[in-house]
Amino acid sequence: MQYFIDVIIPIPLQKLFTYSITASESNFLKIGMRVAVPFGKSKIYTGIVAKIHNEAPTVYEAKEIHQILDEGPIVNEKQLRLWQWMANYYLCTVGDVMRAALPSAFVLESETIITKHNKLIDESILLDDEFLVYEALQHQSSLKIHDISNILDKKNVLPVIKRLIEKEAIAVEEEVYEKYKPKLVRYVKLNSNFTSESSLQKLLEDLSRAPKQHQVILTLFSISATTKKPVKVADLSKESDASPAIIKSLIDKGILEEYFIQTDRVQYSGDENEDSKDLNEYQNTALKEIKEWFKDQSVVLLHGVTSSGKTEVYVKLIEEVLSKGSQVLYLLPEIALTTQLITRLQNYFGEQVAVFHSKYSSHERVEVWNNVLNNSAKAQIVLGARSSIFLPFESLGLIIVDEEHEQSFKQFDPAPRYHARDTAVVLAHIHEAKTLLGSATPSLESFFNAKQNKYGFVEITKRFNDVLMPDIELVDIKEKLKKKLMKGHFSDRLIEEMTETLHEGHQIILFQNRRGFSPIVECNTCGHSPQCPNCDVSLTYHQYRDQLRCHYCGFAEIMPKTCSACGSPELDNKGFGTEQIEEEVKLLFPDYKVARMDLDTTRGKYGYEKIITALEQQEIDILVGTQMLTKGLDFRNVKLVGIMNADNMLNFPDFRAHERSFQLMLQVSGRAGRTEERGKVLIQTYNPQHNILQQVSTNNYIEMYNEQMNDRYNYKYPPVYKQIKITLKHKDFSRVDTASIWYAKSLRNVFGDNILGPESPPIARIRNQFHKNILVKIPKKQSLSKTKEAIIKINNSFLNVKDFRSVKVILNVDNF
DNA sequence: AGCACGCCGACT
DNA sequence: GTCGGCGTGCTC
Repeated sequence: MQYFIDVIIPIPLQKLFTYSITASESNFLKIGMRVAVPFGKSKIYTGIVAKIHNEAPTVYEAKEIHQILDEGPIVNEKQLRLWQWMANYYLCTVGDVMRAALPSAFVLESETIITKHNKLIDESILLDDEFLVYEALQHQSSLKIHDISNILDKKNVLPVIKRLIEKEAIAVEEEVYEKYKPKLVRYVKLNSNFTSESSLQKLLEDLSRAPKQHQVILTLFSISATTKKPVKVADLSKESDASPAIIKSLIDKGILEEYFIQTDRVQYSGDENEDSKDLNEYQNTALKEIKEWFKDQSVVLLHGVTSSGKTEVYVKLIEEVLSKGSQVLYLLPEIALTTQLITRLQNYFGEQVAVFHSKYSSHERVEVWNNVLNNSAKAQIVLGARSSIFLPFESLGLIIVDEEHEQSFKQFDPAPRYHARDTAVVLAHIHEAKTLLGSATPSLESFFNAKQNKYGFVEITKRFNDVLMPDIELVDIKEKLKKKLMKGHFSDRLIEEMTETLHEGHQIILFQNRRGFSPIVECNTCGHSPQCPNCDVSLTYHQYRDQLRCHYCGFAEIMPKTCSACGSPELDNKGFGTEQIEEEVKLLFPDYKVARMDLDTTRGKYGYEKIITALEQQEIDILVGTQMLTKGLDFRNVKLVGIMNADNMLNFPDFRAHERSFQLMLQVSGRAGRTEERGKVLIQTYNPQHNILQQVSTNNYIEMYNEQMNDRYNYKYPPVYKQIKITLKHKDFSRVDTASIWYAKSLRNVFGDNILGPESPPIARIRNQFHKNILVKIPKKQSLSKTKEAIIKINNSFLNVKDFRSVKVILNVDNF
């Protein structure tokens, strides 16, 4: 009997790969374990065992595996089912899903190691750079490809290596490294020879002439007596004030013994847990309704106005699920995963809360992964951003998706282009668990699902402590301009309110949906504005470094003194961004502290936290910022929120622009007046009659919903129709152009009028690649799986056309 | 996706 | 004359 395994490899290839294994390996291996397998001529990849069987492949001979990497599965069967679902639904390969799912430390790749051949060769046959490598190997036993690039100072070193192998000067081998190393902490204890009373007595006498060492031993006793725990070398050294050398000499003498204990990098160091808060009347009703719905619905949408205390309701539900012994996943947009919320949950659930997000190092992620895998007490509740849906849960009872409307739950760039909210619903289904979606401004699709009775629906309409919803006022800047009541970008109304708020000692948030100083620099003489050399966009001025920058590819150059087209020195700034608002505020209110929060000021690990803390501690009076401000932050003392310009978001060319603007403005408004006093929101706009602005000012979600849904019906947009976006990219415009016309035509043959495009997107070229978009609209009654099959078929025949092979195709399901 | 093999322009 | 550009094909 022969034994084989089918393996998932983290590369974008549709199929699994079959390798042969021995009988004993087949006994040991289980589905979900990692194996290192040879792939192609020289590479070694990490694969996940997906199937163990006895059917020998017929058309090729299976290679043997290289090595088994695990003692037991690191991925469970429920996860593999989810991976498969994602690959099917989001039109990508399981390999893509695997790449996204596993912490990178789990995915080992081989590295070529170069060593010298043991026989001597005639050095005169070597060329110059060959000799350099050979020479280097006389001093170092082994080199990596990277080292050789450095030695030769060029990137393509493979030909050199190849020639050296032919001349038998060197040998190469592939090596696999385990990237994850548990963190070890050094401990000491007294050597067991000295445990008896008499031997100890003698030891202390012997050491009486070495007072420092004597002191160390005494300290060791006192620490272990008080803590009754193993003693860390670091603690001992600190307490006894002894240098590491003194401790080392004690170890060398055999008086102390050192040992290592594996430790967690991610640790919770909190006090006793608090009891969860009692709910108010509205929260209680909501909780009851949610539970009622869960009896026969697996998904419930909770629509609770900003600061209605949704979190407390979640906490009660979590408590209940935990008491049944199930795990809980609490999903949040990355940006809302703040220390504030983490601390709050840890206060209730202490060590049981594990956090998982992108700022964690690969090692930290492995630790969270392992804790979840072992269903450890430390990971009963996982609080995380979208990628935490990939963790190896054994028995989920509840998934909470907070801020459900946030678009950052959708992954756009590397495949799988999944939506974490929708994937969470499927994951919950696999676990037979419940999903709770929460938001103050639900996405149209979730609200639509609730209306269609696919989801249960619960509402909280009152803010916590009965604080009133902020008073929202629209300011017509067109009129203010006419009457000359604008100072820069500030209307007289905004300045008035700001002055009053500051006098009362309250804080202000100003929202400007655009970073940089001014988006566009324009020449006053010829109208030319500097463009990015790699993308079809105008460059944005950033005063902070006096630079022009491209927000698409990261290109940057020093702000020119004169126009590059006509040489005129009159360069003007059009439009405005956060930087410019900050400048203007400083001039208008020189006595108050102003800070700015956007991508530029929150770079670095704690940049974000620093600003938040400063605001909380009232070191900042006025905070100017972008979208970042909207996320679940609880600022007690903010009373006024100013939206500098509502129009630029409303006029965004996207069918969801209105929905998004509504959500964004209500979320920002929600930052105002979260405690006793009623907050005030001023929205500056050229078009105060705009329906969305009216709906924002009256906080009328239903009206917004009905009106937007009307458009969605009329123009066949989601959630009424499903949508798949196909993007083609190539550096040569005419190539993408013909390719996209071909692609769209093939699609039209099958789907007729439900194909839109090909169209060039507003920014037709990014990083020197020209883009073309094709949209597939899918009516609800049309089978989704049949549609996808047809698309895959067309895609395959597309890839078989020689001229099109170099065109990159991106399939994006639910591209919103 | 990587990587090897294979065929045409700008440099020692 | 070579180095190195990227088109093409393959990976158990």
